Amino acid sequence: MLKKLTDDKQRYILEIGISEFAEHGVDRASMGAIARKAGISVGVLYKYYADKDTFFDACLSRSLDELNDILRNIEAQDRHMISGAEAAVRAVQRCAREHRDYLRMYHRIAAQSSGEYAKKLAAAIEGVTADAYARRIAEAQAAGDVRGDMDPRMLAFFFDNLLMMLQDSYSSDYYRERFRRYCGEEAAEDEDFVASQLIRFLECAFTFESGDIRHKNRGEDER
Amino acid sequence: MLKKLTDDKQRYILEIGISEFAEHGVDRASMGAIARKAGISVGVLYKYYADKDTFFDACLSRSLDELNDILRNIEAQDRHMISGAEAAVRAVQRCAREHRDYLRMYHRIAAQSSGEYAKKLAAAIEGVTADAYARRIAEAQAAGDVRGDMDPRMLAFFFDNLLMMLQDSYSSDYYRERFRRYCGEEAAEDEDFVASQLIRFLECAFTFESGDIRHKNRGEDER
Amino acid sequence: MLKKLTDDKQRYILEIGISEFAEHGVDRASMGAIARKAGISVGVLYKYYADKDTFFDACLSRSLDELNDILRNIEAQDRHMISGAEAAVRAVQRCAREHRDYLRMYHRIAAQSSGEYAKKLAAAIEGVTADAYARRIAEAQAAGDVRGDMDPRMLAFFFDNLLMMLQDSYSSDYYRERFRRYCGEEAAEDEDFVASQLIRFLECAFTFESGDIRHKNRGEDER
Amino acid sequence: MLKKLTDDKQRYILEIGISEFAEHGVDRASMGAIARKAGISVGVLYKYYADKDTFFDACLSRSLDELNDILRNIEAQDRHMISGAEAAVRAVQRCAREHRDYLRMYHRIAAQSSGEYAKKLAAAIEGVTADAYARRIAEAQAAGDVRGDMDPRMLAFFFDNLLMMLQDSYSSDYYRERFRRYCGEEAAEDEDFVASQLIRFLECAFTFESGDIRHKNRGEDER
DNA sequence: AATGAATGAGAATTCATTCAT
DNA sequence: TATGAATGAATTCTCATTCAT
Repeated sequence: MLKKLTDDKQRYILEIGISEFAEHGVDRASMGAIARKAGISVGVLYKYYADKDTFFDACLSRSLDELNDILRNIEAQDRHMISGAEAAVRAVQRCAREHRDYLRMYHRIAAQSSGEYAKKLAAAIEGVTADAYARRIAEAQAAGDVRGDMDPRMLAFFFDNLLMMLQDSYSSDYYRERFRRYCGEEAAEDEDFVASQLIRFLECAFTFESGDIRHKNRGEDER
Repeated sequence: MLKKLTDDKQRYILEIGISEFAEHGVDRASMGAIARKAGISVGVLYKYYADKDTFFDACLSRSLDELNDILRNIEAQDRHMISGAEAAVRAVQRCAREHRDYLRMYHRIAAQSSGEYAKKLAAAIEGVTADAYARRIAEAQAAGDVRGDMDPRMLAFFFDNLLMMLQDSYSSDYYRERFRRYCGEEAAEDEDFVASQLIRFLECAFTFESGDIRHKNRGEDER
Repeated sequence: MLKKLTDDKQRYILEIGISEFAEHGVDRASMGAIARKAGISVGVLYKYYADKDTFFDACLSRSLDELNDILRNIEAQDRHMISGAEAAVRAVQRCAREHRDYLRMYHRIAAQSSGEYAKKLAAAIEGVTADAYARRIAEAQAAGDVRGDMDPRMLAFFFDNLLMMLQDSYSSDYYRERFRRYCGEEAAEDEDFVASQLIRFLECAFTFESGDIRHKNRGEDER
Repeated sequence: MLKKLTDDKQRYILEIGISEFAEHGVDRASMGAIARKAGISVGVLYKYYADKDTFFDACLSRSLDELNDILRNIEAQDRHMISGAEAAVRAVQRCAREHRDYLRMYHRIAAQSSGEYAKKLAAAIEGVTADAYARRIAEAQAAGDVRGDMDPRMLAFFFDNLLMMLQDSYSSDYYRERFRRYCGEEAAEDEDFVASQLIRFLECAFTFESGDIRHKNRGEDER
């Protein structure tokens, strides 16, 4: 019972931590402020976590765990490449709605970290996804669902890049504003529209080969 | 002449500031260190700039000016859409090589800033580009060079998103590592390869329409 | 029986306290660590002792009681002055071997305490010994065993000073190192050697009178 | 001029530091309190000294420098062993009067330090003295001024031990009280008396050999 | 105008002590 | 009665900013 309470409290403290780190970045977030907002004393924070870094790592872990749970659901759905992509886009949108802080925090940290720490972090966060994407794309290429004239890893990279930017465009203040300026306020708010546009972009990028362009041009010339 | 001297000094101070902010982030960069590295006293720094934030803004402005100069050169080349895109990709790669600090700083700041400041910043930075891209794409659509079934602004957005991520993948420690994990170390180092892959991705995404997919599939079926 | 159990526990807690205070000094020793090492909760510590200082006093008292037990054994042996001194030197050496923590603690505290507290402490610790020594020396003077040209209390003082320093030289890290630098490592390790040298030093200091020096010099001149 | 000011201020700050460390010990002395008492801000303290330890080391160094200056004067006087000892005793008394804080600090630190640090400290502080004493005593032994039946280093050790205790008896609160309890309040206040008594003690301890005791006893028997 | 020493608010972290369970 | 989680005052240290020289 005590354990349960502590678990809930821990979860809550992490929640507050994530929100503070997401809001102010690691450096400007203050342990004192986090404790205050969580309704506890600093002492408790330091009883659970050795220092600010450790606490931050815990927040990051929680963040990533939650994100992974969400992503695992998409991965599981072993559908056609394009419909899989659509599911991913929708997942990003939902995630941005429901877990904005996780994404903001993730983005902040990715931008902030440097040196060896950045490498470690990237390994921890991106390690699995990259391979999974590439493998899936290679299978789709073999099945003829996806263009065969590109490196599957590069395809995976560009695909994930577009998802990342969508994520940031929903979660980070700066990228959200940029999003609006590019697409217009109403368009940016219209998740269905954005999703369908991105899918259109992706499906052509994934389906056609560069060689097809000649055929198309020739065909058009013949018109 | 005195003015000139001061101008040079200002430029130099900003250069140092940019490099420090890029290296350590706004919070961890220290005014004292910047002054020392610039060979001036903190007093001078505070004579020119009211406070750290003001100085940072100045550094950012300088950074953006430089970037804009570079980008203007690409814009100017009013070529075909795809070859324009190729030039842009190449420009990003060159820029990452020659002005890594500007890009790192830009990225850091974009990720870090929040609230009204983020909006102001995005307005200042992305304001022009977004419209220019969209206009150009609309023209290309009218000319039949670019698919007509997508919102030109969304196309511009996705296009710039891919460029941004490429930029970060070259300049930020975290994204560089992610880049390598996705594409492999050798591929990531091979600028020509990366550029050609991205162009392939883009040209199909820009050229074909979603409706073409049916034709393609039917055509393949008939084969 | 319950009382007995508690007594044992108290004794054990004090033992731990003494060892921690001796090891880290009053300030750096932590109540939490003491409780943990004693296998009890801090609550119990604070049930028995009002605060850290009170607990420390209790540790000190126990320490002194133990030391007094040891010293009483020597006192009891009412032998000749010099052989009594030898017994004392040997007792110090044995005590340093077997009860290093008591001595370290005693030394630390003596050096650390200040003001009224220091006075109270000195009264508690040295009160009896000083008088006992002086009385004994006065008796020995009356019996002609000890030089008569010095104040018995000063003699007692110098004698105890030498014992104190020997104690510290065996128990305190600093004084141990000083000991080695003065005497050499092997000499410092050789308890028999040290004891015999100190006894030689003491027996002359206690036996001869300053007036004897003239005689000695005259005698030597005549040689 | 600015430099001069700073030197004076530095000296003053160290003086305050020494007094605080002497009063409260390293751990309980607070950098904030030291700054306040010195009439400066903590920032200044940390501009001059990297951290508390560094500042403490500086205080200790100053302390030792001053003490060494005083001791050097005695050393220089290349007189007879006993008169040299008398000078040393007098120097200790004067030093205790004029530089009580230095001695208190020295004593505190010696008692407090432990492990490798204690060794380093002992090396720094006692290193020279020990050898110098021993050498001088060996010379005096060769000249026949000092008993030949003892190890010169042990003689030096016991001699310095007596000086140390005298020092502490004048400077440390605890040892001062102990001093009074042993010798009586008036005697303890009477520097001349104490000095003469200690010299009497020392001159016999240094002059006679243990073998002389038999002669003395035989001579007394014959009386 | 330039300097850089000084200021002091603010952040991380520790630990004696309390008190609800 | 025992527990040990929670408290929060105190401490070290940093650095943006000011201002006397």
